[in-house]
Amino acid sequence: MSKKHVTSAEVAERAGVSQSAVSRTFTPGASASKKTIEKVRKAAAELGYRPNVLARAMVSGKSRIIGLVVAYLENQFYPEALEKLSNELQKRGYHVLIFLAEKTAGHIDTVVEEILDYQVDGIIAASVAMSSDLSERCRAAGVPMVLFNRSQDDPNMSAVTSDNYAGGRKVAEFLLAAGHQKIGHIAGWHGASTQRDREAGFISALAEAGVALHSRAEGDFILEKAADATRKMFANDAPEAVFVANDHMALAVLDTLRFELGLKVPEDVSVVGYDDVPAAGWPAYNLTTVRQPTNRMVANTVEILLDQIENHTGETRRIAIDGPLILRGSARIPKGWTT
Amino acid sequence: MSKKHVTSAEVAERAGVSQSAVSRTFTPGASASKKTIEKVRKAAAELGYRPNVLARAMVSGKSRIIGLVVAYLENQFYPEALEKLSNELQKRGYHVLIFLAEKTAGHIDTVVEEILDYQVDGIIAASVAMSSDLSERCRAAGVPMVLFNRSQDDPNMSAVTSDNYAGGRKVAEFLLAAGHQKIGHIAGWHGASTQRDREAGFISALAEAGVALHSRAEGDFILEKAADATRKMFANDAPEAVFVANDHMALAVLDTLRFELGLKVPEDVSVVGYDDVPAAGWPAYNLTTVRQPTNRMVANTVEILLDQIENHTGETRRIAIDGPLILRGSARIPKGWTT
DNA sequence: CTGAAAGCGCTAACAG
DNA sequence: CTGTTAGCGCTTTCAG
Repeated sequence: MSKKHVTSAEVAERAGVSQSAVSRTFTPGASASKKTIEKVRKAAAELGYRPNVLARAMVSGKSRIIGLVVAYLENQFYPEALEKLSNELQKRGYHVLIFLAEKTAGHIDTVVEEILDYQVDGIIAASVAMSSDLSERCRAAGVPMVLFNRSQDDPNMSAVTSDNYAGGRKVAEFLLAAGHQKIGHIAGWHGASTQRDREAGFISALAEAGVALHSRAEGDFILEKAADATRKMFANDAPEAVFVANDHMALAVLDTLRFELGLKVPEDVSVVGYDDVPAAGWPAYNLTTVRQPTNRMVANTVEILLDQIENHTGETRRIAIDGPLILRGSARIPKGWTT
Repeated sequence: MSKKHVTSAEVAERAGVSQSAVSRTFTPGASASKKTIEKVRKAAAELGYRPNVLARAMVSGKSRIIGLVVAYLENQFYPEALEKLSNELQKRGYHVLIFLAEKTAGHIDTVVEEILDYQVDGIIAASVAMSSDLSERCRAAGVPMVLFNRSQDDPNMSAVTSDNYAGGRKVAEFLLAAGHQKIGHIAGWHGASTQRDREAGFISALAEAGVALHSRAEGDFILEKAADATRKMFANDAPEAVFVANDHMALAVLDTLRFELGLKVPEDVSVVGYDDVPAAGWPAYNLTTVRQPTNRMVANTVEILLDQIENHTGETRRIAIDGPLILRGSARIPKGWTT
């Protein structure tokens, strides 16, 4: 049977110093003489000692664990975000405890409680709606939280998104400039702020040009539903162009249009998505879309969260970062169009 | 400023019992009278008390945290696996601390050390090669580890994979039955056991039919490299059929074949992949592939790991689960072919 | 069944 | 700079 763990006390004994000396050599801001540090390091190496993070967390009150809540890993946008978030956090000395939120509403409450049980230093909630009860709960526990790719009216909840409203407008302007008049929208889940903002921006720009939405159907951010929505929308009086609320659904829309309805894109219909997930750039889809500036969103999210954790300045911030329209082949390009 | 945490002592005081009584009501196997439990529960609810998992971990020695190492989140196979793994673990009362392994060899060592620092109860390494040093390190720390979708010769390392050798054979038999003779293989990273096993099975079945591999190129499990490999392979004396080591690369192969080389699939060339990721079933790709039985792989992985954690029976197991060939449109189907 | 007491491994004052 | 002394919040003997 192997010994489960080398303790700082054992290292201390071997190095001929006090246990606190050991602690100090492994604590960033502590002061110890070169000599001591060296002796300790040597003994530690020989014994294979590493500080127990959990014990450290208990006494210091900081676990250096960030709870991350995610929902739709099927949507390529999220694995990518998760990876970047985790890397950025890791770089700053934090680690990610991951929690998958069931689509079930109310389940999220349980999840947050569980997260809190782990004494996380902070929470990042990606694509999840937080009741103000929950945010209150976290505040009471002294655990800062920031929303990623979702925003809320709650004034003391930090949130980072792309500028979805502006993005929606860009799509409308682009479609209009291409001469489309009969324009449809396949919406995602209405409960998501991203959906609401994208659509609002889209509609408003359309309205400014005196154009009303030709047709609308809901895809709920789910592949099959998006396919259904497409069938319904194109059953009669089909639109000339469609803005799909995210790329994930847009891929299904494209497939349905081409392989089921036998339509040509963009000859028969222009399609524009949102997110710029990897697959959007693959030749088979070649989807024109609005890019979410993931890197900057991640950087900001981490920045805000760590600032809140480390400086305890409760200042909440809500950021919406502008993302560019990426021109590809799924939508007719207006003559002389430039970004 | 809000109070950071309600302690069991506070609950005890309010409930008029000892602190140990509180601990007992929240400890599964403990004994306490109905009366006590009720009083404690009530007080706990009023105060919003929840046991501190970290403190519990410290004294009990079990953190109920599983360290999960993943590498290629871009490959749809992994987000899916991650989700299932996490859900299964959550169901059993464990949570996942995620670590993204850089492709960098040697970096994995650092990662494992970090994982160990968190006193995890076990480790699941997905798509990562473990040096026997590392596995030794974990054993010394008393932390069981099981490999997911990767296998190793190390006899005391548990591993769960699909039956890659058999899968490779199936592809060969299928292609041969369709009458193909000039058959190529686009390989993944040679360091992966999955790659080696799939190719070995493939080659062996080919050999039994007296057929030698017509051409071979390496894609390293990376999209761009797979595209390059395709270009090279089809530059002259193109094969009639290609077995691509995983779906992730196969998607790029398909795109390159169709949109760059102008070939028709499966008329000009049959393509078969491996994994059956979601995108393989999307109409744009419609890829014939060998399905990895993810659910069963996950179930077995969790089963083995928890068995090792909870029963401390060091019995290591290596499992290879058979997966079916999924017939779709990217490869010519032999006349009268049945599974 | 229940309270008192002893730590888990570590950091953070506190005197020297 | 360094050792000593308290705990962090909880589980777990050990006597009752």
